[in-house]
Amino acid sequence: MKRNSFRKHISVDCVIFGYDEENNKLEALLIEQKEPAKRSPMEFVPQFALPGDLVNEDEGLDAAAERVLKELTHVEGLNLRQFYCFGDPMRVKQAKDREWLNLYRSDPEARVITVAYYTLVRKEMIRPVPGSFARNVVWKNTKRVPPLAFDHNSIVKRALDNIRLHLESDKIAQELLPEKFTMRQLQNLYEAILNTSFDKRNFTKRFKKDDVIVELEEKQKGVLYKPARLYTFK
Amino acid sequence: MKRNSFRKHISVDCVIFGYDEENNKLEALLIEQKEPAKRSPMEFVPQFALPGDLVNEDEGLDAAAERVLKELTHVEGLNLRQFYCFGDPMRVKQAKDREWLNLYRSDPEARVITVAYYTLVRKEMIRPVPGSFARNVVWKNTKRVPPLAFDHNSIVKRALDNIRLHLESDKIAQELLPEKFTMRQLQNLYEAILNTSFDKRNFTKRFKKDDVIVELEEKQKGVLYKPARLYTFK
DNA sequence: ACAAAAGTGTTTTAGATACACCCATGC
DNA sequence: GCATGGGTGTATCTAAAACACTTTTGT
Repeated sequence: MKRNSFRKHISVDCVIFGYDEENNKLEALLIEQKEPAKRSPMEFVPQFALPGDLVNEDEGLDAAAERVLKELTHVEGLNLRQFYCFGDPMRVKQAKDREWLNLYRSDPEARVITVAYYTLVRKEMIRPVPGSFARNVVWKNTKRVPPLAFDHNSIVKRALDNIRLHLESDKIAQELLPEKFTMRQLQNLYEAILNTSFDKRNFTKRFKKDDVIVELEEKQKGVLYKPARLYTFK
Repeated sequence: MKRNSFRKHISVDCVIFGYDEENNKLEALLIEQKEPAKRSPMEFVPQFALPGDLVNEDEGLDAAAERVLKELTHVEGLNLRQFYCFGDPMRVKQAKDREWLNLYRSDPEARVITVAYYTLVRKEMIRPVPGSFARNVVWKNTKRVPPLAFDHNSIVKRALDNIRLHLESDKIAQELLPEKFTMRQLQNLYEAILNTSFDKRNFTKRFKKDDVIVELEEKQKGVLYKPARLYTFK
């Protein structure tokens, strides 16, 4: 009992950003809460929420976040970054979240603080599967995130701020582009994440100078217009 | 029992940086662990540590950090910034920390994660008092931080990285200079925090352009050389 | 007059921005 | 030959860096 009380109080939540190269959109992976097998006495209104879970007694925070991510995406080795810890005593006391807590938590009254992580993936690289808590998994455009359970809207917001701040320094782009990519792909990615647009020539110049990418001899194939030169990260 | 288990597992730690204007140094406030009134069976070896405490059941994280800070310094309203959550399951299992845990924790085996905050103060503005856990309180130069309890050395290191990263954007300087200050004072501060040195003329130019400070008509008084113009933050 | 620190301007370099036309390819 | 996106250069502006001498004050 003593040894198990840790597990009630600390969770991790993951903001998994998916880059949709096709449509040049940045999306976030949300789960839709699962209805109980037997209908509970109150109406259960499923909400969207971030994937997350309580941290196990002997588990590191980073490890817990990785576990959550793996359960959902079956992908390992993604670069998860902790960005903030949310601990308002009221964060887990709102009426809208009552029912879910009653259904899924051994101690629904317990105060829970959550350590938040974000990561970025190429949307088409993963086929998320609803885990134990979810009846469904959906991608939502980061520009139009629906109301979420708990304080998850603030978590997403802060995650976005963080990514934008660290895009340059954090080698984020490398996780979101294929091995070989065109300048246009790189530019689209930056524009999607930062929600702006750049001048093509200036953008190219910037990256050719910064020696983080190398020009390949190879060119794009199978496109119905002038094929673009390919680049790769150093 | 159920209701109290939260309090075992989450702490806050504060990295309180003190700017020593006189000697142009950036220091960190550490406590020296207190020996028990009655000597414990094992030898108790006091260590230096960051001020911190367990978070109370109904207390927000920010509020807990403020409480710790207030207890130590009797100063309120300082701008505390959360910067990372440290949660390695082993962080509280090292032999060197065993005795202290036995003495001061109701459940010395409990896993504890800590949410870390930093703040900056003018060193001479506070007269820290040893609280309940401390037999002493000391300022240590950030360039020579001694070995600390738990994982506190990594916490200090990360706090420093964070300050340096956010010095410009976070209006940190405003908390560390008097209402009216000279260019030299501002420059000294920047040099102490970033651990570099700047060209006087370039430094001046930079700040006159950024309109965050305003030139006053007033000048320094009581100095034995040419008195400098005073500035103030907007 | 001397000691001490304040105050100040120009030149160079690098990066950021603005801007428009021709090119290579598949059909 | 046409539609589609690829690829490129120049001019301007702003910010950062390097650099040294004169001024003001108290004693």
